[in-house]
Amino acid sequence: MSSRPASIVWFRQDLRLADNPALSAAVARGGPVIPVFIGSADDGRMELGGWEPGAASRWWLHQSLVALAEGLAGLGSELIVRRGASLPVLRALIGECGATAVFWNRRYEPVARDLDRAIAAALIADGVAVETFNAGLLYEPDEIRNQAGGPFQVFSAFWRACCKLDEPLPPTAAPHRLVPLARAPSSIALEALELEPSIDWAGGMREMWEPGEAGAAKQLRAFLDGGFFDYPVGRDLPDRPGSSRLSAHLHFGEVSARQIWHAVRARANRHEDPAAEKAAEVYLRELGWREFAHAMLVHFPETVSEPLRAPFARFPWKRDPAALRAWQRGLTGYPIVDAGMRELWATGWMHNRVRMVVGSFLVKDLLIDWRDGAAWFWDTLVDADLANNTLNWQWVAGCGADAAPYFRIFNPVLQGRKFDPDGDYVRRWVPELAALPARWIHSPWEAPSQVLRESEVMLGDTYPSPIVDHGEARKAALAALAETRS
DNA sequence: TTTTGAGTTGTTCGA
DNA sequence: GTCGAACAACTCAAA
Repeated sequence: MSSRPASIVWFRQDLRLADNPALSAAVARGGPVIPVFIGSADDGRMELGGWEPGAASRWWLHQSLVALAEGLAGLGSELIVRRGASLPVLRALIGECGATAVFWNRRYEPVARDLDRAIAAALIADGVAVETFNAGLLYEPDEIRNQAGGPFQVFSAFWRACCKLDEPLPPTAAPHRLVPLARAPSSIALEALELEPSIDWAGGMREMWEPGEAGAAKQLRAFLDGGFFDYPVGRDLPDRPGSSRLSAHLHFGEVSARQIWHAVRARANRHEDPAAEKAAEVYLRELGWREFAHAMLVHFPETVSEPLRAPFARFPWKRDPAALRAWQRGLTGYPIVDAGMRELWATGWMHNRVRMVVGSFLVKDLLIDWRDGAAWFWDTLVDADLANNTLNWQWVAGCGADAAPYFRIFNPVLQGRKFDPDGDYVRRWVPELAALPARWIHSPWEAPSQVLRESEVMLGDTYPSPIVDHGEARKAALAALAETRS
């Protein structure tokens, strides 16, 4: 048995063994390694300021922790699961194990950052070594500054600055073995964290996803070996598997942005094909948006609840619980919107193109506050991520980081026709419209009554009539904007 | 300091 | 159906 002191690795959003700097640092010390996951307290106390994972994310987290525990078992170790406020749990564990160091990978949510800083200070005051690492991002938010030394608020300039830096470090391999403690500290069962729903509504998710490091690696391979060359076009077509579908794996750190970055570069470099280079560039730019969202969250922490553009604080949002509910349930009468909302409900995920369409519809057509949309996504998305959710909802609401000088209002019919031209996406998620010909599927209210009859569609009965007129709603949104600016 | 160039993802209108 | 122009005209970043 090793005489070197034990080290604790505190897992949070880095649920992987490979390319995990906190884990590597603990292994490098040579002593026993104690991997721990701490679930939130069962007395309702919210350490993360109300941004604890939502229902869909909790389902994913449970599966991912199961996978992590299996992976650790394969290295001769055991995942210690505890519950409660993080600092007292860590202190207790340190006492039980005689650990002299705690390692973790950094988080970027404002409340989590404050918490981590306070915990680090307290442990250091206890005489425990603490070291934290960047495991989640290609670049630390503080690394990227404009010429004036401030944070970027425009994506393109931000990403140009990133691309001038050295490329991200190559990922490291998983350790071969972890030294266990002679007597393992006690652990509660994963089930005791009560992450899984009490009513089993997760069937659609089980079918669609394989949470965990192995599932993430599989998904990355499938993406790169599949239609990767077609990514610039295919990513916009919701009926096709043209996007990477790595968002939830990335959020929980089952794969790192660095690993993806290098895998994509290697894939593109294998070919002389300019299409491969183009696809890599377009996709890595999306990773760039993730970086940008995290940097914005760090530099503008109040944007989780307040608009980045101050005048929008007086935007005349409407309170309309019935309309909000129709949107949530996929009963707005606009097929592309309803398809997206139902895909979200069934699978915990929605295609990015459709996220923009449903977001624009909630905010611009229904004039409902973007924070209501963000809250719904937070609870229903398996990839719910505070940085991305905040940035994207503010973008779609027009109150965030978007350099366009005009107020974008998506037309749900045109978006449907353009990106789901055959209507197959709508047919999959809105089966009551399945028999409608492509010509009418995105605007059933325009279909001749005979077509509706033959398709067994009864508007207002088997499928709702549009809950708002888009043309009218557009005018109202522009009027509300004018009011805000005056 | 002032000026200039440029900015994820769009829509509508009229020919 | 398809095309190009007009829409509206704001901020940020860098020169």
